[in-house]
Amino acid sequence: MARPFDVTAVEAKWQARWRDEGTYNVDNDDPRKRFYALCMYPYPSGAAHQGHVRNYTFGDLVVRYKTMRGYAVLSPIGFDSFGLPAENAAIKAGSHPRLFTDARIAELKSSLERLGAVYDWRREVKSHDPTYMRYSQTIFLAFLKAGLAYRAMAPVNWCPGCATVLANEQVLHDGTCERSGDLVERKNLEQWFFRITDYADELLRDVDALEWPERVKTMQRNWIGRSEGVEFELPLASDPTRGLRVFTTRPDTGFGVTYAVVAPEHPLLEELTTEDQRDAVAELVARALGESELERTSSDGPLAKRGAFTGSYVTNPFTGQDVPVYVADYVLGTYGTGAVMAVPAEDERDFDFASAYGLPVVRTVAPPEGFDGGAYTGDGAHINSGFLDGLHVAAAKESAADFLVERAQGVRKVNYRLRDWLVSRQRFWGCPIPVVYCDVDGIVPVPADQLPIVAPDDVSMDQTGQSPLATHQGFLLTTCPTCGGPARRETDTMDTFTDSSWYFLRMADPFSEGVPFDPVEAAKWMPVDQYIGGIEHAILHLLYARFYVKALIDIGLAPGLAREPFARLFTQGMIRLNGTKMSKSKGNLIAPEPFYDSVGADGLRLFHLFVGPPADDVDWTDQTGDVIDGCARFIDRVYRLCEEDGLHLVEETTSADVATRREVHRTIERVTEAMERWSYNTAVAALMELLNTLSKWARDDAGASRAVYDEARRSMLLLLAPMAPHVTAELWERHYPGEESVHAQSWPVADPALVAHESVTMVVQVNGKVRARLEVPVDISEDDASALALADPGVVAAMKGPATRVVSRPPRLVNVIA
RNA sequence: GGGCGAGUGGCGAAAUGGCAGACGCGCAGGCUUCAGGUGCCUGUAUUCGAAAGGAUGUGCGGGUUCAAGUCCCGCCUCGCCCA
Repeated sequence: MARPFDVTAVEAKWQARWRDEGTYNVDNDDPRKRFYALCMYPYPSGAAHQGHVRNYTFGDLVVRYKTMRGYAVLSPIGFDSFGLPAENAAIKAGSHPRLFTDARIAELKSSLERLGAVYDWRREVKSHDPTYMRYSQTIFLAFLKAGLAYRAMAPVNWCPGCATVLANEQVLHDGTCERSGDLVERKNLEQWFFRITDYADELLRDVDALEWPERVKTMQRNWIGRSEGVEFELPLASDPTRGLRVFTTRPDTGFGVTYAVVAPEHPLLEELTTEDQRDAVAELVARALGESELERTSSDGPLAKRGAFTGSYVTNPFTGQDVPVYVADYVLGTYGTGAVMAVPAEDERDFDFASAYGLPVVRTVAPPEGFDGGAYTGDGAHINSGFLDGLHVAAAKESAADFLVERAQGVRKVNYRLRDWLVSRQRFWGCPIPVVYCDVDGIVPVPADQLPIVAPDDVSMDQTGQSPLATHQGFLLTTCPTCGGPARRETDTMDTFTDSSWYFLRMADPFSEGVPFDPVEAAKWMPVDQYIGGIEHAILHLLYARFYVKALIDIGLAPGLAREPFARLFTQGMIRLNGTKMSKSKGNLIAPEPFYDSVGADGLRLFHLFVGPPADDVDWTDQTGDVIDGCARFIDRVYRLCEEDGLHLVEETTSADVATRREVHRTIERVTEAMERWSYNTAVAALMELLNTLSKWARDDAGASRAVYDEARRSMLLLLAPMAPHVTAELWERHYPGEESVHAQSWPVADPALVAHESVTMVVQVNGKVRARLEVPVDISEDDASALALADPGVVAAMKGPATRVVSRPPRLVNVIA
């Protein structure tokens, strides 16, 4: 494409100026009203791809727009620079992950800078920076001191491919690792946990007030998974003084309990298993313990293979009857009490299990007429339920719960699906957990003056299935800070989600030393006013960050901070390539650099803004290149118009010029409104319409008023500035050299008098079909509109008789019913 | 299986219950040009019609309303999340 200006040179010029002048540096004491705009800091896997471009284009637009609206905008950036890909790449290349990571960060920085995205680079946070690590470890030790971090033996998800433990959240539906795709195994290991379940209730409650996409809020709620119910005892038939504790959310169905099920890990299982059932139970337990949690809770597969009778019985406290106890893999030892009552008539999985094992089904809720399914889980009147008969579910739950509290050692209880956060990783490229193990003093925190604990450089990154830290004598062997005796260092590192759980706090105050951040300084910006990122972080990152902030406040590290870190969240759509999800592993990422070189960053930015609603996915197809060219063409047309290329400008003003002024002010209004509601695609469209109008008007032989043209040019450049920052800065400087940069100008304000229409086209419908269009004054009355409509010959012709009704909605429409 | 979201021209899309398809891509034509490209301008849902004009049209089937892409009910397909 032949461009009317040297795009590459212009973009480089302005990028250098923004960088060298620190144009978007902002001080914590800036007197303007504050706005904290933040894009999720990227994982530096390499040069940027279109997903980054999209994310950071939206972020940069917000930063520039809010700045023009008069805010002091905090716009920091950083890199989530610990993690497996760097470690795996280093293993492959035989180098150190830091070398790989630093190189990737340099590439990504260059990509962001060439996009024209502006940041306060003094606030850059990198997870693997020793300064940041120091405070990550400070926070860990504060959690440890407060009892929020603890060590426990736990059945964990072990990925053989990654040679590490995974969080539940990192295991996919099919029981494979989200990273490597290997089948995840179950192992019992001693691990570090954060007590996020202490915050389950608050994390759930506070979701309500967030200005987040409703579906992200729903995902958070579902993940936390609160359920109210009763925990009570089923007395052992062999010894009624003892019992099997179970949790249920449906105490009302108690009369329908025809068996009970315990988890393979249940402590009473050994005792419950009778001699003749021992082999069958042992076989099931052995198999279940080797399966991942997701395999176990999956509803796939024949249920007949997934349970075994223990040989023992418990007594149903409602009916007094003895019912058999089974063991089944789908009951988890870690949820509730590890044992459940089974109600096949009102629970689908219980029904399937009962069918497979020939267990009786007793309905306790009357299904609606014609119901022919198995389990009925809906509402209805209770039957076969003694004192509960006739009650509907909600009332029956209350009565049944009261009964269990009085008669079966019952306790009303709230259970959560959310489990404590497993933070240990047996990997090298992460932040080391700062404790040592001493034979005398046990677990000893590393003293603050010895932080940060940084992994050594002289490690061999060969793939032994073990972290190199575990065999590095210089790292491993140390002395106990308490007794001075020999001690071993912890060799596990922290989950990288710990790094991303507080980086936004350090960015708000990267200047304080000795503390992760000064709460007074951080509070000047927090909470983040606009957080922008991908929907893929809807659960984990956001939940963990919310937990961190609440915990930091409670343990005294962040007094005065808002308890929620992200006031508003926007999740942008994904980029797909011909319908499939883009990912590095598929090798189908599209780099921005060729587009920077051809159409320029402004063209590519405009494409991402214009292609569709920001929240929607973008399918990158064969036609995409043409659309990007179209966006560059728009920029060129703007350029030519601003350069007065082929224009007929005159000094006098005519009515055509006034109409153009009105168009300019209406565009200001439309673009402003679109910016506020994240409708960037229509904001660009409005500017394209304005350009079309101006182009015809200013090139018409009749001549266009220079004064009106100048106002139009200024307005157009201001409105376009957050979208295409380079070309607008260049044109502004060329035509208004004495003035401050376009980006330092105030956002234009539409004159209401010019926005208002004097007359509009009124549509006249007959029986809902358009039969006439009339120009009418905007303030026409209902009666005048009706009269005008009924006087129109076209309308009369379309009416087959007298009007039976006239609906008058001036000034836009009259509908005549005839 | 449950929850949420989406389905509109050849394509990306737009539309406080009030003219469906703004804007762009593509395509067609005109002007400019030796020519190609660029640029500028015009047209472009389907269908009947030479035209004027008419009819139809927002996944499918019902409903509410003077009026439905938009609201309600049922269904189909796709996507995401949870099982």
